[in-house]
Amino acid sequence: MRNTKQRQLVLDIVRNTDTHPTADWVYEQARKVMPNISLGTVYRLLGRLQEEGLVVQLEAGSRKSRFDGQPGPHQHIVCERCGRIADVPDVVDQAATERVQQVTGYRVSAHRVEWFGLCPECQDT
Amino acid sequence: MRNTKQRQLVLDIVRNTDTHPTADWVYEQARKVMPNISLGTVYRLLGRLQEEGLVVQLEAGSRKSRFDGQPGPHQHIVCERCGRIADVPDVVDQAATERVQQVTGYRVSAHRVEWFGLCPECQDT
DNA sequence: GTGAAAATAGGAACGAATACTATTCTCATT
DNA sequence: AATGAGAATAGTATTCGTTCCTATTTTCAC
Repeated sequence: MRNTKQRQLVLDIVRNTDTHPTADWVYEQARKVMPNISLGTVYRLLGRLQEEGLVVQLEAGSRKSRFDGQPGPHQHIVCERCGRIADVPDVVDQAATERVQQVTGYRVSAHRVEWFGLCPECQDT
Repeated sequence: MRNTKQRQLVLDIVRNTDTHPTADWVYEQARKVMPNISLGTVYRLLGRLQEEGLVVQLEAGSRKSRFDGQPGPHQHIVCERCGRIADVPDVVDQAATERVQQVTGYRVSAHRVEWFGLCPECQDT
């Protein structure tokens, strides 16, 4: 990977904020310094930086929503190879919730846990 | 809310599967029974059913990815009013991970916890 | 400096989801 | 059972985040 001005700039922007920015926010910031950087470049760089572990992409899953007709307090695990989703019991208890409220100052109303791994069938292949 | 044929059908489909389907999968299934049901109707009904608590929508968050330039093992909490994201320590430990592997048969490689609530500022207003 | 490979800018394309609107359907009331 | 008001739908257009494409520019090993 080559060390371009654009790459430096994007990495700089994303490292010097704690606002967990969106791609287009990064793009806006970048344009203040380099007015004709392209949005595609920002996306490509963010993806590349993520592969290198310098950046973490949140909500990176597929963009399609999925629906569960059996509501109730359970969580999910997604197979990283075939995409199969299974139900998982909730491992987050009241004590954990209170700890999070203490640390963040947020008033917690819900949580969601997603697990990732290989489903039994994909482990065999 | 009126009890339309389309509503019955969509609820039926989503309740009689455990595959956590996408909206367009539900749409395909629905068309087998009612060939000119519209995709917009499926989306609207799924949204409505979710509001009523009959269906849970996974990955419902905003469609925009967000990026974190300080990678490392931490999780996030999102303010439900203003969207502000803050970091949260990980409450999932090794024992929980092993429990999930036992129950599901998946080999777990990662997990993500998202918390939702009100940030300190939004609690005051 | 030179050249080949990699990266970029700009714009087109894609796809999931939503918005719009004329028409149809539901259901409380009679 | 008939009526009518308003809620829901079908079909289509549109939005918007993201990815793809390609001619041009830039980087860097030599």
